[in-house]
Amino acid sequence: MDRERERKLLEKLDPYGEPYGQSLLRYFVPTQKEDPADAELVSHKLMIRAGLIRKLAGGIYSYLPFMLRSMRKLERIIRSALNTRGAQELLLPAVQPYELWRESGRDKKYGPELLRLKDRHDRDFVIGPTHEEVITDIIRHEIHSFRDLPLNLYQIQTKFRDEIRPRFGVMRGREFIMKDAYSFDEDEDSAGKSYQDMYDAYTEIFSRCGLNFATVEADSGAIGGSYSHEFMVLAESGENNLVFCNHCSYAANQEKAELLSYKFIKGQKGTLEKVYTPNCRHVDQLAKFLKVPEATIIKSMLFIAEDNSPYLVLIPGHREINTIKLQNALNGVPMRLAEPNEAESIMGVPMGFVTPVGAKVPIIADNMIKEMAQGVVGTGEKDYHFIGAAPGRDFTVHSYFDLALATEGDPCPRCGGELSFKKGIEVGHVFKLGTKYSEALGAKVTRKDGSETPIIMGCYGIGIGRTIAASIEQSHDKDGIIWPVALSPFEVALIPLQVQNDSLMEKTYKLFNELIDATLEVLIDDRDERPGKKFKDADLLGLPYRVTVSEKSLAKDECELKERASGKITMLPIASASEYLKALRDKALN
RNA sequence: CGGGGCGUGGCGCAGCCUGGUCAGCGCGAAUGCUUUGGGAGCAUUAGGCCGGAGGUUCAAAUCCUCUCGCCCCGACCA
Repeated sequence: MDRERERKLLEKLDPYGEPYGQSLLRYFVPTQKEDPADAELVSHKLMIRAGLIRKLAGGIYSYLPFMLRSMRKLERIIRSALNTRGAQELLLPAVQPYELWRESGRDKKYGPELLRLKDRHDRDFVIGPTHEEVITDIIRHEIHSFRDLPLNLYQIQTKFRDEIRPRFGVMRGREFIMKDAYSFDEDEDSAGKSYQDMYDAYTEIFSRCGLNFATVEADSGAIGGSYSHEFMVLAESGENNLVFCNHCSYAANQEKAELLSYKFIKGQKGTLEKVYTPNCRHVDQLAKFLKVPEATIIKSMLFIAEDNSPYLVLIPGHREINTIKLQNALNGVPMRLAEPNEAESIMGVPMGFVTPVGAKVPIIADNMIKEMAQGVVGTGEKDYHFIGAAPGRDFTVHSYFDLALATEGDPCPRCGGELSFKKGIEVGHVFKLGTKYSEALGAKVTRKDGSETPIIMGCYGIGIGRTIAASIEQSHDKDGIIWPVALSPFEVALIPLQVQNDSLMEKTYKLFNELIDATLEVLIDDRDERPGKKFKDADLLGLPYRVTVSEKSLAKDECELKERASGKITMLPIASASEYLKALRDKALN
């Protein structure tokens, strides 16, 4: 195609300066027939194959034009949902002085995930993984009166987190683009409203994106704070386990899900008795050998806190420890499971025979242990276990907490109903931060009565690239991507089949112009390729509406519409095709 | 960081164990002719320091050592 014709196709721009139409002859979407070798997830494979992204280094990706169009659409949806709720966009520096992180105390907490660097004067900087410190620094300098609140500031920006193991392409990259918003309020009541505003905004955003998502209660993690919800796109390959109550509306991340009412394992107290248990290193072996339920076996696990102090953690044999709950129980101190050699040197016996009986390290136990009458515990001696052990009598538990990981069928903490599980991809997260950062950095306002109070903060994030990836993960088939209309880089794939037929091309370009005049976004495949290749590419790229113009259809003054999602085919009179498609598109966007 | 695997034209791979016509295959790219509603056929062509460094050997993609990068599983995490 000559440049002049190409320019002509690009003439009409949308209000954001993006062309309504593009020709595949020139458009930079490098598609691939074969799956990349280093991708595991379907969405990752498709994003490479459909020319959305290319990898530069581990967890670091380039966003190609097709991807960027989708990202821009998501960003516009986000901006409109936030702007109408009074949030204001700004842009903060990516490079931040390390000193700020020392001030907030997160220098240690964030650890090696923080990418540090030095400038030429040997001063320490980090590349921001998030921006609580920076935004709070601005606020402490500029906001002094309750009259300036509430305030909500947000940005859409590149972050860097030096993930231990980046994977799944853009889903868990090291460099990624995030929308992060921060709210500032005078009191709890107002902060609650700000939180609810953002919660509503997020619900609106992910609904408008056409995503099937769930909102769950979440742990607030390293960002800190008191209360939080996660927005999860439901997909089989999700990394998060989500629990849902079958009876009420309770929904939570598995790591957060509380267990309140247990089926306690009660019974008559027995007597402590040492028995020989050869070759029983694991709970299942031991249960089988002793002919007792796994639930009566008490797992003794040695955990090491950040300051290297050991804790012995007890949990029923049929349960898994929830390390998040454990950390929260110990005031958020990071805990890790001891290595086998550590366990042996601290407790004097190999893992598996560690005993709480007479233990010198503090013991923390799951609530389920509390009323256990005849438990099985280690003896501190290889190949021997105690049976008939009872907490309180045979060993001392310092404190009881809810420490077990919720499992399928557990009782709902709200209504007692049954919990079931689904997998999800976290695309958004809202936190009530409280005064954690405002106190650490000294951001406060004077109230009406003249008193000073730390500002109450909230923070709210959406992963831009991850949301796109999650959308693809949720919506695709064996042939390629199936874009929801709202996020699709273009809306219509216009395919003339016989490009050497001048009159057919003329009519196709005429239709092209009618479509873009009707504000439809069109990718025209006017390459001189065989139909099969064009159809395959169209399926891979996954635009919602495929319009084919051929000699056959043109004989009846028609074109063929195929909807990507349903596969539904409709013959449209070519004269009214744009009108029909516009109505279809507009309906899909509402 | 621990365990496993992989680096060979743009992409996907074979060759390595048993050193020596092993530098090859498919896709892709280019040119020509034919073809044209579901990834066409034929012919021709271009393109590779076999991840890097060192070593063993008459001889290394192949064996040894070190190193860099990537992927998977785990701990960790938005």
